[in-house]
Amino acid sequence: MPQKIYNSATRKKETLKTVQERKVGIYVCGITAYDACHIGHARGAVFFDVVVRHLRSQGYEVVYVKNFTDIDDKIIDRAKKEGVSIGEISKRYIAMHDEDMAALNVLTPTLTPKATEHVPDMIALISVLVEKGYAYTADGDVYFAVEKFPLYGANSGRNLEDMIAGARVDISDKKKNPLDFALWKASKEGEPYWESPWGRGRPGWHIECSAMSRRYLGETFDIHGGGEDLIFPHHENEIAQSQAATGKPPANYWLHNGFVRINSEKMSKSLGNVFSVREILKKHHPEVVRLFILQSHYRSPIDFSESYLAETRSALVRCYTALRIKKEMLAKLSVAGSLPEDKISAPARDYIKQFKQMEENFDKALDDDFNTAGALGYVFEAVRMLNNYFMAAKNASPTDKIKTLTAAGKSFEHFGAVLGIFQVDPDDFFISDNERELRKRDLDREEIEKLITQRTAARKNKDWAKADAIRESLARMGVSVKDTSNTTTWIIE
RNA sequence: GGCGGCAUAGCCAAGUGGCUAAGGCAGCGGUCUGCAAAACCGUUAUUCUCCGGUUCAAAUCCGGAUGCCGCCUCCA
Repeated sequence: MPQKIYNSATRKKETLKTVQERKVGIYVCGITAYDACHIGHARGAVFFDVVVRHLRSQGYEVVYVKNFTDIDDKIIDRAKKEGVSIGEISKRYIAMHDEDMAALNVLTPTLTPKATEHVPDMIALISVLVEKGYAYTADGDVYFAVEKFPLYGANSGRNLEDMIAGARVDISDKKKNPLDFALWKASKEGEPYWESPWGRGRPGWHIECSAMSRRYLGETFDIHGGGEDLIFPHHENEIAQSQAATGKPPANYWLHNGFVRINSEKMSKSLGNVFSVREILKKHHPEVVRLFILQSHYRSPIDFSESYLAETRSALVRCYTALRIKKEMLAKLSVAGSLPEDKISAPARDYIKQFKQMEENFDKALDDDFNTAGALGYVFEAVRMLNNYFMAAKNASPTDKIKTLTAAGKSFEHFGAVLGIFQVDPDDFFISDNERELRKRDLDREEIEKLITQRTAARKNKDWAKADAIRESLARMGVSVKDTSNTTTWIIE
């Protein structure tokens, strides 16, 4: 099935036709390195990570470029405040970003260029725009003249007159049109600068993406992504610059992810409701965060809250519970030794077929504009099938079991590889989940395990009253116990 | 003021013209269990904010109303 993509520029779902056969060039606007990454950054990063993983799993060779903006007003401000160099600020937050992304199991993009390392490319691009008459200089600044580019606004569904009439644009006497934007800014005293044909200065924000995407992916590449707030003006400006310079649109498909909200409100510094990735990861398993993000369609806004993450944790626990049982069952079978050569039964064959079907459905959902929520529906159906098989397979032959469980395992490996979940051993998942939940509730592991031991002893003596009393006190601590034939496991609710 | 998006069960959330409206969380009944938990089976929206319209057929298309949200300023 061909890959469909909702193109923000046309506001339609389109079939992906790549510039080069079976290859995809994708550029995503990365962070400005002046503060820690928040859950909104995580959403974008996780989503595009899945886009890339899925395209690769479908046989595309993907070059994924995600930049760092390491020169910008906000970085300069922060550096001034702390009395350190801008390089120190950007280095710190880029390192932090890399750690957060690694923690979230986000694959490192193919290339992660930094703005400051591409200033000559930007100057060259600006020079072309000046030569062609699309840009003009004013006191050492260079501005892009939006009126010279007739398509301006087309990609974000706006027109110049309406926007000017809106009058929410700031009036600068240097600009000929209030919507003109800076390609190059003359540097003020004490600010970092680069030499340029227009004097000492530094690049504007938009030009860096035009320069870097062109350098690494060419004049026209396949997919350009970012948060939905970048549609205007950032991406509009990028298109104007690139297309004015080369005569070609920079990208064929524009992909934008929706926002993370807090209590149905936009998360923003001014509202003081920003949640950093590191704060969240102290309380939640990274895969819970990924699952939470991927449970909704990427273009819908998602509401972030602790209780939603708790619900997501329950869902992930359900998956890992099944995976753990599968692992145990399979381990026992391996110990049992040789695999008899008798044929697998019809019911087993049917299960295997159904797991395969879930994989196909899963891929199809992602082919349809990266519908991760739809895809997850099939993952959970597969979980139910697996659990169902555990019940049905009580009397199945070892061959049946091995073949079926291995087939199921392959399906889950596929789901996990594409979504970036199910990446840890089930036992390790529960260990780390327990640790995290214990810490959150300030509970003591030894205390719990002592009670479990006491209860096990009571149960051995068939002292049900005592066993139940202990279970009651554990329940009051939020600990739920589960007795199996010879062991007792526990989990924090 | 301009532009755009969304409204599906108690909560979260897919589905965008036609089989029984995915899935998760929560709940309920049954099986299992010493009792539980987990798991399985069953169940929880005759209906998709409301009102009109198009169509043999609409949650899905069109018009209108109401509500919520976003962009237009740095922002993922």
